[in-house]
Amino acid sequence: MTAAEEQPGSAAHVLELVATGTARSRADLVRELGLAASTVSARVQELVDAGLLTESGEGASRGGRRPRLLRVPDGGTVALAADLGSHHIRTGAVGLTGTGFDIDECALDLTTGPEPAVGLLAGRLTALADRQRAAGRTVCGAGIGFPGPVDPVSGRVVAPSRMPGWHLYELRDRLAELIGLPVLVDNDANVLALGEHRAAHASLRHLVVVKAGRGIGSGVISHGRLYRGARGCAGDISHVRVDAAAERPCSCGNIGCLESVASGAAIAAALRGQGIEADSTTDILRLVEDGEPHATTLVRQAGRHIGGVLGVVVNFFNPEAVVLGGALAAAEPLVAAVRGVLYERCLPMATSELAIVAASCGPDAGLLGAGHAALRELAAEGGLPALPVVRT
Amino acid sequence: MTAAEEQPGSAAHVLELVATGTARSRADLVRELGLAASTVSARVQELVDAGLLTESGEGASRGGRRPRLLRVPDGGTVALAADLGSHHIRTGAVGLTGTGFDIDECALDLTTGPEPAVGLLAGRLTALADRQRAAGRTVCGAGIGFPGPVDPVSGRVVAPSRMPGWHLYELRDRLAELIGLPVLVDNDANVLALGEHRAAHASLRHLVVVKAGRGIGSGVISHGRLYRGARGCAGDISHVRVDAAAERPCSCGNIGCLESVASGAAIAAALRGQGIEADSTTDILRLVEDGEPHATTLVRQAGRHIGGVLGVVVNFFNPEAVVLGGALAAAEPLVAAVRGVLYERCLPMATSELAIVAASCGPDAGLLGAGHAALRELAAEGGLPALPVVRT
DNA sequence: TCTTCTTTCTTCGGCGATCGAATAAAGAAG
DNA sequence: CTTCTTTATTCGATCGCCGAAGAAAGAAGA
Repeated sequence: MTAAEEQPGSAAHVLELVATGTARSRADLVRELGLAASTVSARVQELVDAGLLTESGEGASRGGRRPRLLRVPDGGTVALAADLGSHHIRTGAVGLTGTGFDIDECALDLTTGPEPAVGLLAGRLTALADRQRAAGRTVCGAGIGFPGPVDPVSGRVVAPSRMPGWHLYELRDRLAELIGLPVLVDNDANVLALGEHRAAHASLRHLVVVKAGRGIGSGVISHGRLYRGARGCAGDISHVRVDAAAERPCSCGNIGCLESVASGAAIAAALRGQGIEADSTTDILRLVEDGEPHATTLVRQAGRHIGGVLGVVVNFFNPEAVVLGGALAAAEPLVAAVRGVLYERCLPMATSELAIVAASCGPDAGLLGAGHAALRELAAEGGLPALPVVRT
Repeated sequence: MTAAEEQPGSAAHVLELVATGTARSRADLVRELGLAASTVSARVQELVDAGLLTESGEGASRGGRRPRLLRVPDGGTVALAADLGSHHIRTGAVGLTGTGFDIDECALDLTTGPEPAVGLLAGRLTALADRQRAAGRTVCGAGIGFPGPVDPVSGRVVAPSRMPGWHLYELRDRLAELIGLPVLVDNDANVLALGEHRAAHASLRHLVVVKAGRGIGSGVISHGRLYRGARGCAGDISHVRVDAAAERPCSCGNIGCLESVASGAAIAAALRGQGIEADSTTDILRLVEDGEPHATTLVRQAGRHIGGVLGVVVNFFNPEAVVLGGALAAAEPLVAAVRGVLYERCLPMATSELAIVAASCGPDAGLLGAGHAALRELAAEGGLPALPVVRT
């Protein structure tokens, strides 16, 4: 059962079930949705007529008539997607089945201000859109994950740390103007959470997805939906005070933040302070894999600090799973340290059935999430009928 | 607009709007619910026929025909309610308008095990029910707030600390059997959150309600509904590790928990250690009001520790309000300390519109919440038609 | 081979919730 | 004394969904 919190039987819900493989025939849908067979048949017929669903042969009999298999045609609609990091961007197209096409990464320094970055991003997205259209696909919009706070209503960047010039930048509207498509912008941890939830944990209703990379963020799924909080900044664990960070100043202007001891940026800085060359999270990962002791220690300690904060979160929020994503989650010591601290500190009731796992989609998770979000929210404008906008 | 997350137009939703004064006439309901006037009229008629709603005269004209005012009759249905503390119980009846009747408190030591306590509770509730029936009211069930973890599905107590003999006790079913009415049991912080949300913050969707008394707990409202988490233990902030608690052992078996330095029990113990007589939270409050310096310092420090944990919660959950309830919330220094720490440590974005307030219903908040919850969940069985069970 | 049962899917009539237009009631404003 | 506004009801019409009946197609046993 998918945890999508839509009306059961909505077009989006049916597509979701078929796309994820949860349901392969009308009979499956009847079981999953709990609706009458007649209703499901009617709904499926609509979707087939609209070209959003196709029948593809028959499946194996289970003792009776063979089911007529349903498929989401991959050649149909896609959304462009971009996962922005502070020093690179990853772009690609995402289809209704959740598959990514034409995924590509390039260096891009967001810290030099919005205009040049957005220009380059728009260029890449436009080229990508052209290639997708040439392949016969319809492009319905673009979803962007941005490494800083975003107001999801206005699509503006709000007070990002370490990225001067971006405050209140109208990223969504500016980009939409440049590429001529509807655009959805959200925080990178939020799109990561959406992606992981859809791809690997669709049946879970309460989920915390941590993005540990150059910075630290988290996205929250509550009641099966992205939880944003009152002002849209829910999931921030980066600027929580940690004793180990003591008086250390943070980019946010406060002192003692988790980010100042446990982020990729902080680890790299600490390594450089010990005379070890390290700049990006990739460098850190390489050092850990090479068994460099300082790097391993720092990463493990970062995991402990993150675990300490997550301990509060797990007790308070009592999620079904904590998913560790972002570049640093590829480092085993970090994952192990988080696990250890959580099991040690949290209530048995909160951890007894808690899954603590690394993200399953690897580096593409955020990208796929951004595309997925765009497909859902923008499909209506782009030609899909009756895909309701999922609101939080 | 109420944040009740029901189907718009459900019987419960209509009652809620009228009971809270949000809507006073059919026309108001049309505006609030966004339904067609004909639909609202029909729904209201049903409720009037069922005796759940009455017409009471006409209101002032706003330039046209005068509205026919609607009222929730207080003489109608009530739920019994009990707010259990570890050393006392508070009982009363709660009407559909949210008013409490016949509220009373008496000493009762839960730590001596379930059977005697439940016997006494059942006796008081039965007497209460008789008095309510004598007053012409219908009693539809009882709602109980219990000071420990409760499995809301089975109505069983789960692993409460400091209360031997209660583990897996079938509190709901046992009590239902004794008083002959349907019973709802939930954690005390949860019912407190429900009560405060309904009485004072009905328009807010994301809310954290802290109960600081002999122990520390919190109830979470997310998307306008009580949030329980995966295993039903969401909102636990009591057993979060706090550095100031160092190696101090906690009743949960772990060390360094918030509870061991910031709970009423811990403060009282510390005072006794300084030769000051203090046993209950009432004693502590009295000492603080008398200006006893040690007590004031301890309470203020408890507030700081609670604030430290809430800082993580506020950044992560980004609620619209933090409500401080429980006996200790009546101590100004505690509220002030929490405020100070939150404003100092949290993201500006998370605190700029955050309300940090003491509970508005005082000592009755939990009781009213328990009654409210019971009315909603049990009304169907007790004669109210179509009051849907609100699930989390 | 010939039933009988299972599974899958469609057709069709009907129910219930809701809507919208028309109407009525009652007062405000000119 | 007419016209407009607000409030409330009545009455078809519509829409989504359900459930019964049946059709299609195969499995399994006699």
